[in-house]
Amino acid sequence: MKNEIIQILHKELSEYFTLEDLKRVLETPPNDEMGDFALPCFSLAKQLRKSPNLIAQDLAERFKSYPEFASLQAVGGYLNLFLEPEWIINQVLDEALKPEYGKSVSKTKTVVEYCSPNTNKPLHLGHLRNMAIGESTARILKHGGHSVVKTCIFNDRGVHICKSMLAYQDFANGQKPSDKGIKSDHFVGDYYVKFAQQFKKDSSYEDQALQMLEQWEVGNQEVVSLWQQMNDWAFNGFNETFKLFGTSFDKEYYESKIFKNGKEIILDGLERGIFKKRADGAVIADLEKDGLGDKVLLRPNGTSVYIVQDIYLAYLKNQDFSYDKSIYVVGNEQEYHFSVLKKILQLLGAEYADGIEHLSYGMVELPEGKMKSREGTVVDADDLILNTADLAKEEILKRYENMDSSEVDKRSLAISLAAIKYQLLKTETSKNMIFNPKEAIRFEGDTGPYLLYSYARASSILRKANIELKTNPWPVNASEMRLIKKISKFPEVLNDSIHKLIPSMLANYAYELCQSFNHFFHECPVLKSDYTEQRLALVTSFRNTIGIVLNLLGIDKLEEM
RNA sequence: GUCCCCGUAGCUCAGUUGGAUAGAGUGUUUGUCUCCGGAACAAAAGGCCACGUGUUCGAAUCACGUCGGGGAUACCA
Repeated sequence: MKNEIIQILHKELSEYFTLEDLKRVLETPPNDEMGDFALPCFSLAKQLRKSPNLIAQDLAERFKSYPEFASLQAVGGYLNLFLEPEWIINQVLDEALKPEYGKSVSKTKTVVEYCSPNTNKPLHLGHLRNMAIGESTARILKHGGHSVVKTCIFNDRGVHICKSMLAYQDFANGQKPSDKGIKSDHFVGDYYVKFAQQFKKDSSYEDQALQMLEQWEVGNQEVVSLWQQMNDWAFNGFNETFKLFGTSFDKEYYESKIFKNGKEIILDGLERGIFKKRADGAVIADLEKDGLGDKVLLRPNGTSVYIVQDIYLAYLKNQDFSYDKSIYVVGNEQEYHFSVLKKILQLLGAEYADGIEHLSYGMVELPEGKMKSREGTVVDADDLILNTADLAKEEILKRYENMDSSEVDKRSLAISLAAIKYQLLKTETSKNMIFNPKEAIRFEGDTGPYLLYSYARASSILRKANIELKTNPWPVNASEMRLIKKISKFPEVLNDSIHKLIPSMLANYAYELCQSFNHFFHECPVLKSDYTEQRLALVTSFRNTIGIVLNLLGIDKLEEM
């Protein structure tokens, strides 16, 4: 709807504003008494040597004959536009009934990498925020017309894995996850904890892990098969969690398969004079003028450091998908790493380097501080989801004592995931957040379950109605108008969310949309009304819109809850 | 030491390229149910937008400084 208004304004105001200008300056006033849109006229004051309010008055004159506007007012230097309600209804309702509402077209090919766990311990709360953001970002971009490939790099080798392996070898007596009846990635993680305990008693234990890594690297049969075994367990466990959470990858990469690659890219860069050889033989990238300092790429002994693998992976992903954009969903503590990565690829002249973007999200902390695995304060992903589902179950049983247990399970899991995902998505993506488990399992107010509830309420009305919809305008009241306008904002919000790569914007919109709906629901009878057909159309538009938004957030809907 | 991010109501957070009277949820107090789902709606109370100085028609938003919190600064991955 905003676009249409901009087009109309531009017809008369092209001497002052380009379409781009209007897009930037046209705003939504803080409250309804000030109109539907407002054009600030301050910037024209100097140019026209008139007071902003006089300018606004003059501009208002030009639109008097336009049927789209009910009235125009000049207030405090703003030109306030009051749209004709009928026109608004016509603009919004039909559009919002379409399954593809808000969709746009784009030729962009985008790779989204996220999650990327180590295989030595199970997924935790931090991974959940990562996955919520990654999955949601992928879906949002898809709705924006991108063709999206979701990828994950598994850090399946290194000392950390050897630590779990070592402790397993020394303490497990050949036990398997099935023997102990625990989820296989948790089983692996338990030996990582065991390692830490042993390390406390015996500081040489770390050296033993390093020796094991050396054995792995030379292909010691016994070590490699132990590694294989433990990784299988880890991956099986991860896959269960991915399924439970509702995410999946189109392409998986494994560090163990690529960690030796990339050296030739560096040597080639050295030959081309892009990198330098230091006196001790190390190859370095001089990023001093970019404020990033010297970055070592190859050690004096010729072995490569971690970032070389990432350089190679960027190259490999481009080989595989020839992407326009490559988004890395990784915590903000790695901002330096990704600045360096992008810069080095640019220096190398890689045409795909400019498309690299670090979607940096904030750390998740607990009310008592950072999660620390050593202190056992890590919130496990599976536990959180299942415990929250148990609480949801209680809530359901309060309302429906005799519900079939498989239905209870289905609903309680959906509610749990909605609660967790929304909680993790609604905080501004780049900001650190405090996750209070007690608050995440709250089902009232600004929460995921509130969104589900609103959707289910709308569905409930529609189930009861056997009347055709009509989208022709009717005399709407304030709460209907508020809902219609809120629905109309979806394309703008989505667009913003795509361009700024901030999924939290959409999460916040979802809540506001549901607030407007619940207000409407309370104020306006639908089935017993003179405007039943029209109100049904409005409810359907809402349901369709929030349905799309929930899907973009990666939240599964419930028709009843 | 240097660099980056953050600081908004008791608590958790919106407020994005500077706009009108700074908004939600929660908690506290109170109201709404003969009516489509009360996991709802409405109201009261709660603010030196960390502090200071600037920039300008206009600052929570931009600049500089101070204080407080977090992170990065590995030839670890």
